[in-house]
Amino acid sequence: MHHWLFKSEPETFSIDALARKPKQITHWDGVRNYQARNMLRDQIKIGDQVFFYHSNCTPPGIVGIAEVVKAGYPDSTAFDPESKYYDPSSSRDKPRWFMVDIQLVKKFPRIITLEEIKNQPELQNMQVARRGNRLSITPVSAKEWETIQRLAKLKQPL
DNA sequence: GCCAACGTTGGC
DNA sequence: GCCAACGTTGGC
Repeated sequence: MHHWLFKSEPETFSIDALARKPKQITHWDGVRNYQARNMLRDQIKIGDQVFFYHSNCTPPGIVGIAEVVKAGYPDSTAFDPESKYYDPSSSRDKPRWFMVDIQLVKKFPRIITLEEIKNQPELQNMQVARRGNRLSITPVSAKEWETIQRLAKLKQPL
């Protein structure tokens, strides 16, 4: 079992929007970056755990946990000319883009902000904390996963 | 709103 | 295959 961090802009799709979905499940569609695509297609499996991260907002940070309930399959928004994620170079025969389905596990009682992550010595190497990181999907180590969960149980940021 | 970092595109 | 130009991401 592996751990991941998925970024989402809350104005586009927040953890509360996920909570309102039927069965609290959503397609993680619209990823149009090859590195992230490869993870969606090849590495992210059913049962993997995901930190839900709010980006491009104040403050950015991890707001909860979701679980992968369906492994990589072709992203159908790429086939839809009406979609803003439409990509004519992706076909059903040869799909270029992939998505997974995730289900909400829980929303944290408080946000673990990017600032708090950066201040935590054990989390110095988290990819999301690295300067210039733009990947919307990144792997999280088991140790990082546990550290974040421990922080989430504290009432106050450290 | 600014801008650094980074990915993609396309001319050559 | 190089690399300048351009577009996007996302923290601040």
